[in-house]
Amino acid sequence: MTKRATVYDVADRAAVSIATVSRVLRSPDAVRPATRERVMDAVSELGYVPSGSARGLAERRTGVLGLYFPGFDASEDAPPLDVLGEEHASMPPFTMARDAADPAAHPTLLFLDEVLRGAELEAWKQGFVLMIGVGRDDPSRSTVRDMAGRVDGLIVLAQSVPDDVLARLAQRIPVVVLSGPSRGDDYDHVTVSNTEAMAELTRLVLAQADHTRIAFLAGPTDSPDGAQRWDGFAAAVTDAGIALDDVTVVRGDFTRASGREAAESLIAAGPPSALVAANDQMALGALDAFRSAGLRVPEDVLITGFDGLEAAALSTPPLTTVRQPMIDLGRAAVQLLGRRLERPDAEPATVRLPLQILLRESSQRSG
Amino acid sequence: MTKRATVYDVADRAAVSIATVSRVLRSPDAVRPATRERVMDAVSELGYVPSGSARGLAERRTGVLGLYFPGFDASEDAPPLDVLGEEHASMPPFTMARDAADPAAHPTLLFLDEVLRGAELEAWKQGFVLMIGVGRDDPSRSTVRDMAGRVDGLIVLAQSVPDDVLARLAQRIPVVVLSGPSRGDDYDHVTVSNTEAMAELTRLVLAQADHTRIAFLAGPTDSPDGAQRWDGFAAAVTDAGIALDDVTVVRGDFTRASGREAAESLIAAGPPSALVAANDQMALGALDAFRSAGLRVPEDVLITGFDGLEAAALSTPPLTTVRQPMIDLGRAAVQLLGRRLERPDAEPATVRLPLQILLRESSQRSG
DNA sequence: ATGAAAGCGCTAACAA
DNA sequence: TTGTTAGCGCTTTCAT
Repeated sequence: MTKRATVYDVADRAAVSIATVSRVLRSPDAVRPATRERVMDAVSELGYVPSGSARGLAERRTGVLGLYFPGFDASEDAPPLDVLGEEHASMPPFTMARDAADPAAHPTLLFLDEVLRGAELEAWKQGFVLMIGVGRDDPSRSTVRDMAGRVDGLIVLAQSVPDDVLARLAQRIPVVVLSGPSRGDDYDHVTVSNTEAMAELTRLVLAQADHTRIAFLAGPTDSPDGAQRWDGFAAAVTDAGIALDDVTVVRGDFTRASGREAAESLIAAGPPSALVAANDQMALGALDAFRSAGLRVPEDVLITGFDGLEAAALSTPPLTTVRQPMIDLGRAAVQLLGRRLERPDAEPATVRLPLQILLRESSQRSG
Repeated sequence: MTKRATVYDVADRAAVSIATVSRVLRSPDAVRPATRERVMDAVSELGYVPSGSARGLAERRTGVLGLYFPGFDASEDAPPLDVLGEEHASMPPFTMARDAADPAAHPTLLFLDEVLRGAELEAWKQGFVLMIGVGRDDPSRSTVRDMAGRVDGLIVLAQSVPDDVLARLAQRIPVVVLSGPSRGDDYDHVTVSNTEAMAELTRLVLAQADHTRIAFLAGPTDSPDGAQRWDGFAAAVTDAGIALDDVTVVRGDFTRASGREAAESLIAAGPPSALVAANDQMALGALDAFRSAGLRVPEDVLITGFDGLEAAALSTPPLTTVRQPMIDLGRAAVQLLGRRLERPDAEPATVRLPLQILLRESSQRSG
């Protein structure tokens, strides 16, 4: 790794001006084939790679899009990993464990993995590369601000950035808000039809269950998704002529453990005939609890989830759920960004993606 | 989105020079509190965010690390998604499906999701942001070259970049190769002890199984991981005094379907007493095939996988496997990069991370 | 403690 | 077709 080669080095070597080098790289046809070849050779020989910073500065665009989401995993507290130290060298090549349990990742992370893939795919299709940032509250460093200075556009997951900060960033670059409801702002949005899908799912459950013993397993109060899902549930229940007071509502925090606990409290109070959960992880936890209590699903109680995690397909019985179009969420966000970059003053748009209700055994009394 | 504010705008507004603005942002203590405050106010009022390109150019470092891996999902062929068109607006809010099947993601993708999280975590700890790139063979565009121009260091998954290209990039920035064996190159490497762990796992299986009817389900020939796992298996078998000719070897391509097919061919030829697979997905496919054929696992045949996917914990019976330290792989790669950036001419290092053998029901005759 | 000025490596007019 | 040159927005000596 000698001195990094620049346009000047290449120009010297090819005996042309730096402008010609730049042309060869950006619009090859604008230069005579012979010259082009000389330049290309020089590029190869020097191992020249153009500086993204210099390009970005001159072009006033970076060719990078940013994806920013909250850090759910409390990763700030992750133990330091020292792979370079002495004691590391003496580690055994493997260890052994008899526990069958697998630490399930936070559901939102699984969700984000796929969103990320969709975003990357579409970014690539549009000629961008993707930068990712995870929100961690370190007042002294602002990752999102940092990112905003390096990208042409930013996708943020709802709730991951305080409103005032977001407003400031949006002053500099286009912002797309993912998966949160539009709150009268001017951003472009991508959302799903939580309410409608949950309403329909609830109707399907109501068609089978004993109406007087239906329960809802809600998510944390500050989740917009959770709120919309409750809305859909409530609407369907009301439509069916049931008073909301007659349904039992328990609350969890979207984790499997919280679902299990909530279900245990339900069981203690007399098990419901059907449990509609605000997400898959909690539904799976409830499934555990019901089985432990000797209740059969779906014979004794119906259960539904929401999200469409892989684990929901693998449970016993397989869990009825609603699948999020995660890949498409990522892709749509990038498309919105692309559009806005081209037409900066287009009307703010909200793209609403369809969900897919997956009917499986956990909600089908007949099978 | 008016004109983007620059240092000059801030300087004007605060009635200081641009140098002072820069100082306030980079070393606040070097400037008198009163001045500092004036500048900060101007920054807020203008919504100023420093340009990453300009910074990168002046500082000669970008503060960005790159993570580049191959695109397994044939995503080039993904259908165009048009969320902005007319017909999109008329889409229903949800659809319904009765199929319980869930399209399992490519195993390597799941693997990469976690590596990515580890890399991001460590990058954040070291004050970097992460840029990601996926390899897709488009001769006209070279994403990896592109990335190399924008980052301070690059992590590449083994085999995702041709040797000659990698060599050129490494001339410009430090490169860490992930999960591939070092082939006499000068890069820093992060790997796992595939061979040793597979050997140990095989020993455990041999201790229970009928030695004459053991089979190995290999991965694609061009996979270094697959090759190492075979080496470990072969070593253990040989150590046990068994001739390699006596073991049946079938080959798949790491997918579940290929595992199923391979197992079916085994069954047709007379089922083995134990099947050691080179990865989880194939092992799960084999599990399917054995069950369809009426063979019981582990009573009739033992099965083991490799990777530690969540699906392996959820199968029936749970699959014995070897868990990759995916998070730590990502973290270690970033640490190596950090070290190299600090001490450019340190000795090339290879970090070998321990694997974890997870003993579960599929390989335990006694239970 | 603050300012003036010289780059950093590129792109894109504009000239030739 | 090619070269000259003026920025792009920042950091960092070096003066003051």
